[in-house]
Amino acid sequence: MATRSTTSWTDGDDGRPNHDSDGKGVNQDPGRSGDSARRLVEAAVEAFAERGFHATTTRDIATRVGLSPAALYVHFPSKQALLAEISIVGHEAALDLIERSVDQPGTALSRLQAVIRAFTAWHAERHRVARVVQHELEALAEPDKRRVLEIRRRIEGAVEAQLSAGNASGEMDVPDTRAVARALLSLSVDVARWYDPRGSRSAAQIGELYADLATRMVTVRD
Amino acid sequence: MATRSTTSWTDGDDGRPNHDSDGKGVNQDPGRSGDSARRLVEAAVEAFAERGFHATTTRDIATRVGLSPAALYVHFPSKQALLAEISIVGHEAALDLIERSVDQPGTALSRLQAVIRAFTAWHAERHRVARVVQHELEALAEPDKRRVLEIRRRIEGAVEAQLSAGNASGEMDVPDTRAVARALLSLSVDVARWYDPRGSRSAAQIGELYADLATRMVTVRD
DNA sequence: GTCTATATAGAGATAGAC
DNA sequence: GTCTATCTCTATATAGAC
Repeated sequence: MATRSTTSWTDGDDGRPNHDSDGKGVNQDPGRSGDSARRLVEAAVEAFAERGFHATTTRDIATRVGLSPAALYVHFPSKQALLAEISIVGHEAALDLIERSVDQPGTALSRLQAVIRAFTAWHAERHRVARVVQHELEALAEPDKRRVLEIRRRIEGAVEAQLSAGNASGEMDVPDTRAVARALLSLSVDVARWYDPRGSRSAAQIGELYADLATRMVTVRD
Repeated sequence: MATRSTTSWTDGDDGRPNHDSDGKGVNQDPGRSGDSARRLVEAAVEAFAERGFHATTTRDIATRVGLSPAALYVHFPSKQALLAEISIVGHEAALDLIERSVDQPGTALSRLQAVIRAFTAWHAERHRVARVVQHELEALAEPDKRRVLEIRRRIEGAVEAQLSAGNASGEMDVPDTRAVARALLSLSVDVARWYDPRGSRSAAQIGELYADLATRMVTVRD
């Protein structure tokens, strides 16, 4: 089982280590800074996102960090544990994002917009982590899989609740809240599959566009 | 390289063989009917969809069909070739679907609705093939990958063309046709990831819902 | 075209020195 | 905590009989 004591790898842009994240002064050699456990997770995120969990070798992960294949097992008991660490922390980050958006003041519509904006931008900005989170569910082992599925249910529930609230207030016109909630999340989630940071639209812009599309999908017409 | 001479496996519901597809009379034992090549493809679709290309063993595929591991190599030169067969035929089927919808008479909006309806329903109805088509791109080898990417460009182009036409005719109000075309396809495609035939909504119903959501997304308001 | 048997390679993981 | 060396298992693919 992974430690999950350090969740700092969820910060930063997609696996690149933050400068000075340990508060010990300027890093002379950013490529070799930070503790090995964190850097192994970062390397695993990159590798799993690029090639998938099963196509990635422990050797590949260790080599990316500049360690021998055996060094990985000092920090993680197995390749599976590395995946579990990534998937669980990633899911928790996504849920946290949703819940913070939902807790904000405003109308059901403005909260839904905030959710879609943030959730979509996260799936673009952190597309490597998000790809692992969304595409390697099947590779998870119990009891991690169960834990992750529960988080996913809460995410869907939070979105559906906004649609129901919007229907009740008259702002929205959503006949099938369950199916539309799933569609909205599906739309955001799939950004992680195709997003390329070299593209012409930023993560924030895509979040903005998707919040607008969501608004059109759920609001009353004429 | 795979033969691609028989594309009959794209018919039927998700890998279950058609009765009497060879015109030789009633099959006494449907589970063991049909030629081995086709049944291997069907088994590979199931396995790749469930567990992914890399997590699937040739042994697993052959066993599902009731053959020895070695028998697979009589019909396909490699596991890669099996994937290529599935991916290419699947992509061609999806493109065909789009082009047939686009060629129909009507307005840009009605054609877009037809595209989304058909494309979405296909990703639900044939979710196993679609999952392989959409999630195993990275596992493809050249030159198959190049060929498939070209098909994907044509699909995106066809949808974007409808949005541009709709803007021109005044039916639609789509500021960023490129991004919205990608979003619409992304929405449809992702159905293959989560669709479960045991769910309460049929493939056709989801297609209908998504055509409606698409309409709301692109049409002029007020 | 199918089988049994096997070659070959590469994977995940461990042992034990430093 | 990291290394080198290696164990063990399993995967893809082939050989050759039937």
